Amino acid sequence: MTTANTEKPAQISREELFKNIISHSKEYGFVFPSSEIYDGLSAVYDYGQLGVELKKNIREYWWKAMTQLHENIVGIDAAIFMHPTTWKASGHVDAFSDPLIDNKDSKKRYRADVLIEEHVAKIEGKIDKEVEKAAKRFGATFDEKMYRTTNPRVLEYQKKAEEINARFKSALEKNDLAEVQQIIVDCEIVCPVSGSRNWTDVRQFNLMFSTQMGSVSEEAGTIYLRPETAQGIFVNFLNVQKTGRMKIPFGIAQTGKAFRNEIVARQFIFRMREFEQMEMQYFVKPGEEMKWYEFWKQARMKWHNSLGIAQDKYRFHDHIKLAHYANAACDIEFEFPFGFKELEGIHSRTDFDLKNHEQFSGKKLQYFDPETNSSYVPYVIETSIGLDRMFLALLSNSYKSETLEDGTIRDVLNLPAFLAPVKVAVLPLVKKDGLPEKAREIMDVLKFDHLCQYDEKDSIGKRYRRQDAIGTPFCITIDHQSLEDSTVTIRHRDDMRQERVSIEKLPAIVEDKVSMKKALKTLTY
RNA sequence: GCGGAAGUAGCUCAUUUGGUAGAGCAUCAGCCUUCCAAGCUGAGGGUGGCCGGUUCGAGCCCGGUCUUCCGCUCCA
Repeated sequence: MTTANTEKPAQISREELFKNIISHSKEYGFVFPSSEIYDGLSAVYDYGQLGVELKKNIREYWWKAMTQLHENIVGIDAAIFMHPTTWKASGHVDAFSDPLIDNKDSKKRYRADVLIEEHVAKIEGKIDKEVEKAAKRFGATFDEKMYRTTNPRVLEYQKKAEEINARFKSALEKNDLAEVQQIIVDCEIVCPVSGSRNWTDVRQFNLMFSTQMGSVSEEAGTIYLRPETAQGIFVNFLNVQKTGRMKIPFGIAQTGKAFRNEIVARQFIFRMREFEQMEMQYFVKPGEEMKWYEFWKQARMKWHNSLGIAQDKYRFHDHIKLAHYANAACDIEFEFPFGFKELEGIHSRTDFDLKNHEQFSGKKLQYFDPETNSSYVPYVIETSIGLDRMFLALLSNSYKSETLEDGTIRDVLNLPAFLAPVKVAVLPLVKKDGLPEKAREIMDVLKFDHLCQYDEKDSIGKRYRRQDAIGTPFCITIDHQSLEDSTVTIRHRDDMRQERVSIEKLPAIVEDKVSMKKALKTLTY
């Protein structure tokens, strides 16, 4: 556009904002593309020196909110490797072992097995039509059984259908995808949308990453990298309930890595192949699940609100179409730079998981309720938040490129102080006159409580800006007056205001400003 | 997976038709000593994503490949 508004700088687009956030993340050591020197690995990212701190702080805040503030919620750390049967019981093995095929013209993707089954059904339909016609023709004397076993046309159709079924079955058994595709070609199956036979190869899509355990490469040696942490909680339900003397309702919390072989992984750390979940499974009495579902919806939203992010950045999204195991489900969505997207899921999972694990393991996964003097399989309310998504939510919400009154630009991360990677920067005003020594003394006191940075390079203003860019909430500046009366200034990141305080009181003041305690106290349940 | 675009220093980007690879910021060392970036001097940093082809000569042209972004598709 040549007629661009030259007076006001154009509002940067959301895409540009997102790009800036990604650049900023890399430039200051929050997030790097994985294996970058080898051109990166698709949809995998590494957390850098500041990213790891921010991520750790978010995790800790979630963990404390869940376990420390709820007497009836305890944490575990289950292994990433789990017995393969776990994933049969959970439904993950069957849910995503489908052979997929694309039509090149319509660009539609189909399950190859469904295409073939539909084709067979069509042939069988033809048989029924023949039978119907014959029945009309012969009237009361019609012997359907006889007709089906003797009529040449019917027999031909039947033979065809059986042949296809047999071929398909054997192809599946041999896991021969080329043969599956050949069946589609031979049957002259067309795409319902484009009507063409222009098919891609058949590909097996596996959601779960697998690997081998032990040196024997038999089928039993194949194990999966968990696609969700929840199952580690379910298989430990009895262990925790018994050893922790837990009474229903109670919860088990867990944070940890999960792995999904996404078809399309995009949008930076929003959808990664390796990611970290923070999940809590809450076991309740059957019939009380909706009460607790509502409770956790509110409780989780309260947690988000305690981070000081504007309420209109969040919304609930109720699931209309429910997964087979759920009787209620919703997402907490956050307005990322690329729109409202799922940040956390709250699901009423019924007794689906525990019941299936009972069935597959043969172990009784029930709770004895002394009140009713009976046992039951508890219902489960799940809260599941993506740690990486929360990280991105905080980052995209706090990244600002401000234009100050004097026209200069200030990049700042308005992170909640208790989550900031670096809590305090200790800065001697100048690099002489004993100020660095004094600053070091202060550093040596504060470093036992908080992650601090010492910086004496460049002008003081430049150092403030550097700290702003990584979200450090407070800068302590040691000046000449400090040597005389043992006071320093604390400079606030968000409004650049400064206050003078005595060095003696510094530890208490800083602790009060960066402690998680205040935020946790707002989470009254 | 399909279509489109892109890949040059840590970041943002230049390099008019093919002819020795640059800037700003950042980083480091020194000077200056100053409470809100951009003072001075100097330095380091690039096999132009990778592989191949055309050419006397390729960052630029061609092919392949990898990665990223946008749209579609998929997302138990």
